[in-house]
Amino acid sequence: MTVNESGGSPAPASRSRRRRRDAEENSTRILDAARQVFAAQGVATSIEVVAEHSGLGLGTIYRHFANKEALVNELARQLLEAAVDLAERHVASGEDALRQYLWDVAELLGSQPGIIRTIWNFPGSETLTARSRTAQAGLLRRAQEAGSVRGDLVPEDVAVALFAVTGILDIGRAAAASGWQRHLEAVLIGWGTSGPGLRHAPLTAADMDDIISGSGI
Amino acid sequence: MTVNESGGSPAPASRSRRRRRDAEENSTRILDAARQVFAAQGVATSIEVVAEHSGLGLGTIYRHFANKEALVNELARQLLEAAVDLAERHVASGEDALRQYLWDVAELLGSQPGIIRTIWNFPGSETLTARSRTAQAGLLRRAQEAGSVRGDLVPEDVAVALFAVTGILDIGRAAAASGWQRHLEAVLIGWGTSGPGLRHAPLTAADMDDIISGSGI
DNA sequence: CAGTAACCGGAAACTGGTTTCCGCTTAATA
DNA sequence: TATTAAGCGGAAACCAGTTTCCGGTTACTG
Repeated sequence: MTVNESGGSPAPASRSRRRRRDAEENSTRILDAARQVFAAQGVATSIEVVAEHSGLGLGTIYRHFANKEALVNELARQLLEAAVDLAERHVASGEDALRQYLWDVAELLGSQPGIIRTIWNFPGSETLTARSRTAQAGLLRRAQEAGSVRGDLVPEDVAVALFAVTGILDIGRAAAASGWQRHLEAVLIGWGTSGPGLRHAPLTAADMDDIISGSGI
Repeated sequence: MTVNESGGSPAPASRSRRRRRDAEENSTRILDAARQVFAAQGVATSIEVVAEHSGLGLGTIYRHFANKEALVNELARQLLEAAVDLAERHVASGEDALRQYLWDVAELLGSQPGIIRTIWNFPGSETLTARSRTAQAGLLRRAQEAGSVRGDLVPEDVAVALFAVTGILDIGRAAAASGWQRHLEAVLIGWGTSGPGLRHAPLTAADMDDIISGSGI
């Protein structure tokens, strides 16, 4: 598990007492349990199951998260954040790391099936997705400079490739792993500089905005 | 709308009276309404909305379909069947139609977002998925013979590509169209005979069996 | 046209999960 | 150690669908 961070509850007003240590820990206990349960059985699983799995009471969950949606969103936030960190780290490396980035994110996303569906579109995701796009653009430019991918690719192409991976991951658990790898491999060859040009126009930034802020079905 | 067919209710026992014409028609009315509603708002939409949209009563829906799941399954069945027909028609043409097939299915699936998630895995899908795989294998072999794709591709690669398309379609509605086209274009180049070989092993038939019969999440 | 089985509608019962509530417990502070 | 705000558990209220039921209709058949 690579994802983790802060808690779910709002920080206590600076004055007054400090947050109890058990409460602090329970926050992460809940998130961990939720991550596992949702990864294994899907987000449709009831909160009660999460409670059992975490060894805490139902009421406790609701003390830490306003409602189920808030819990799921926090998980999505953390996952997306981890993905963005990854991207930025690869950009910072200065290397031509587009390929490695794709592999790493795919792996990361694969660790959390059941949540991936929601990460592109939860309230407050805008900041993170913006960072993600910037980083992806950086990785792409670098790869283009290095001559490993064609010049007419745009950052949106990278995002779309991730959507595609999501689709593969979302279907079969165990067997899916080798599936996305080989698929991405083909995509990367297709993105190479040697092949014929791509005839279909890429998504525009505006399309992308539309996608990541449309009221997801 | 390319999808359509029979009704949802079991045919009447040969003896006794014939099925009333209005009932017959209502069956398809319900399916059509469900298709539209689910495509527009997702399968999570309540049956009541479908009833309203079809202009029929709630009870009528349940007279035609045992429960919501049965209704959704029937939609999935019809969609998958349309996809299989497509594949078989392309095989029968005798041409090198792999690319055209991919375009056509993607378009078909795109007409029914909200249902696509379920088509690989509903009770009774085995027969259809088997046909689908046979047809895809045929299309692939033909393409390989024509020299338009490399020889080491397997039918599972085609299926995985469709999973990928599903992921793209599933995310943004309006903007998604151009997305999958350009993505598939890259994949096809990657599948071409000129590029470097694919290093990652493909899914096996066994993997695929596992995927399309695992208790979906 | 009369008879009747099939069909329709929608109110009411049911279901399973979410969310609230509050008496009891416990960690922090002095 | 006494005090107390914060936190906990889980029973019960609530809610949004789903599904059942049955009195009233309507299309077939003779």
